[in-house]
Amino acid sequence: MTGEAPGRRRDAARSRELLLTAASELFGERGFDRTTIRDIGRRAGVDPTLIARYFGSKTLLYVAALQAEAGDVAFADLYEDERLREVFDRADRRGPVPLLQVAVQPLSEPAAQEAARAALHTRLVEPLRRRFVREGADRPGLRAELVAAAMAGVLLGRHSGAFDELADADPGDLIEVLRGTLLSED
Amino acid sequence: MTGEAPGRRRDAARSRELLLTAASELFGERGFDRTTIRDIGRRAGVDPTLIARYFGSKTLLYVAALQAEAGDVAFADLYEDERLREVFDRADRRGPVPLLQVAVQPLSEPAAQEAARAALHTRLVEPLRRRFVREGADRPGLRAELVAAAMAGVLLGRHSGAFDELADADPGDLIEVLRGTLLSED
DNA sequence: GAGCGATGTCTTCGCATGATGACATAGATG
DNA sequence: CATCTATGTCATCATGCGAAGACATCGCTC
Repeated sequence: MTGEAPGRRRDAARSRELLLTAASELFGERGFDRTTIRDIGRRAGVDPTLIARYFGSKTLLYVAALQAEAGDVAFADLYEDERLREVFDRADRRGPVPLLQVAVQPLSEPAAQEAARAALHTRLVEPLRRRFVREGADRPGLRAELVAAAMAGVLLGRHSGAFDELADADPGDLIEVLRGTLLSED
Repeated sequence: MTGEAPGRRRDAARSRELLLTAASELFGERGFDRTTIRDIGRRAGVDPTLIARYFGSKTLLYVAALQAEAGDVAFADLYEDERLREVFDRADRRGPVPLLQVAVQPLSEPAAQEAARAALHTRLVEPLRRRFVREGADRPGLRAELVAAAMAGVLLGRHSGAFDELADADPGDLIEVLRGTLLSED
């Protein structure tokens, strides 16, 4: 039996994991383009050239990070207060996830763009659409995309540095205001 | 009297204007980082080194573009249907404006970030806040920022390539759906 | 029309990036 | 203990970027 201590000096699986985590954080914070492989390596405490070995390229690492967070954040159905709360709590702890960035700006790499688009639909748009269909709402697909885009705006806005009150607001307050005001009445 | 024909071979004011317009378009489409001064020069049909001469740097050109669009898009008060319609029509014609990008992602340049933040508040957040104050709503500042962030998400989402139906939707339909559904009921 | 400043063009610099391959060494295998 | 592969380190490349400066030429002023 070989030693499997987590602190082993050489451990491919561990290095891979550290890179993936660091990449997910940085892609979320700064977006794809402004994150360099050297940044990722530094945060992970791992040599950045290992990205090429374990993932192939920066773009493929991005795709891997996208898939890794698949089971991570549960957007599911935002119309249940608890789910919504979960989303905000998670965003507070993790910062903006890479997934949301693509809702708001196209990526330079077509491969990354398509992977992100697919993930966004599976995890955000599609659940919402199903809900609207269940309710018999008009244009459920459009509604779902609209809500997803708006939520992306709010979640990303909390970390953009452009909104002071939004950034500091308590998630509970935020949900209350969300429910009440957002373009609902006229 | 000197000739002031618009097609003069040498005309600093005209070159400046062409650069500013091209920059505004590209910053809106791709964001600050992914727009190069060479791209701007190409689209403007003007040598990119003139950016340094007329604006000082790429960053200062960004700030100038931000201020140039100040009187341009009239976000004003989104709760009047006509205003909202204007916003969408404008976004259709011009693509995402630089102003909205900052609502959703911090810029790398602090100077640009601060200028964009100020413009966003003057033109979007502050008018909304005043409306909420007038209505006697709770936490008017937070509400204003929330609505601004959500609108930024929707407007940018139309051009992100991530949402098909949202991108193709008729502005009229969009407004109708916006009024009706967005997180209003539960 | 001569002179000169404003305007435009071209080249180059220094730097950061993503990627690649050569090399070093840990640590399992026998 | 000797071998060999998986793992990690390092140097380097080509590319694209923002910026700066040298040079050319237009067109106003006198």
